[in-house]
Amino acid sequence: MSGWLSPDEQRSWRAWLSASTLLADRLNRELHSQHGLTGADYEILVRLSESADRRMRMSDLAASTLASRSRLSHQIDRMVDAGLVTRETCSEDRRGSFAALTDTGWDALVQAAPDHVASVRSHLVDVLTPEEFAALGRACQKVSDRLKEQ
Amino acid sequence: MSGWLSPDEQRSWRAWLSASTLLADRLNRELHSQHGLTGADYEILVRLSESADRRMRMSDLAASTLASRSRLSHQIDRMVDAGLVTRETCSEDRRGSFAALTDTGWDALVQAAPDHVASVRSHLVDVLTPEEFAALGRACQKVSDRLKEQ
DNA sequence: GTCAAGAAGTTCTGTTTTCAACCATCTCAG
DNA sequence: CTGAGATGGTTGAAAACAGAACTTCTTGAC
Repeated sequence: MSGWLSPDEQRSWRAWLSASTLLADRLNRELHSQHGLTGADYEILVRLSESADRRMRMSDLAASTLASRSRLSHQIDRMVDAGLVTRETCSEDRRGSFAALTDTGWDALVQAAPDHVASVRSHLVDVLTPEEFAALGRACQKVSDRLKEQ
Repeated sequence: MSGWLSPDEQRSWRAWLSASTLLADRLNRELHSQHGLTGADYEILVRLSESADRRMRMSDLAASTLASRSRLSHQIDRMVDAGLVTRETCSEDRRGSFAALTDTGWDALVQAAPDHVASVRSHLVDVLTPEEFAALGRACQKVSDRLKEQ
């Protein structure tokens, strides 16, 4: 609880900062150069592909991808233009709308996923021992849970 | 080396994604609401404050903050407008220039640092045991080193 | 019923980021 | 020397983002 960070803590903190930005950057770059998709595109395709009927309400999608409503709305605009998703109106709640995966979007995901997973492996998973990676996962889970609940 | 992620790996990977975006987001938000600084502003102030003469060459600063040259240049424009830094010409290499901390910039950092460190503690360091945090740091260091060398 | 309060999405405005083009300077082979 | 190529940095236009304002619809109290 002391006011400053110790040298060790400082190192750990900076390593975290560096790893998180470099990794995100590298993965997005590879995804984009190999498949023309941004990280945000990809994440949305994944969520939709895992949903019933391959579609989700905008606000659920925003919550699950940690994006603001505004950002998601623009994002979906672009993906509609690219043919990856469509908007569907919601009959139960006429304010609402769905984003739904198109066949093109599904195909794009199927194309990209193996390469993306390989990237994640080569830059993260395989750099660590299984124990290290599991411990990293548990620590991140704690941090993430804490941030969500507050 | 198998092509897919196991359920456990998947969980760890998503925990990482979630923790890294939520944490960055939260820290930037607190920094901005408490002190009117963006995360990028803050990081630059820190680097400059730690440098000899409280100034750095643009390209060194870009490398150390993991930003593109272009982004840094725009960023420094804004910080010059805000009075936090100034540009200084470089006499050894007349193509080059320095970004140098102003007194205002120094003061802004001194004001912000304790709160920022407290945020880092409360959302990351104190959420984990010292061992967990140290392990996290070591793992991140490995990942980051690997990404830098390739 | 009706109206206030709130929720779902979109849109608007201003800011930040990216990418490519650009200028100036330096380096060094010939 | 000289000029080709590399390096340091800036610029401008287009894309992406955040936050607030706005529209439409739903809900619940009365």
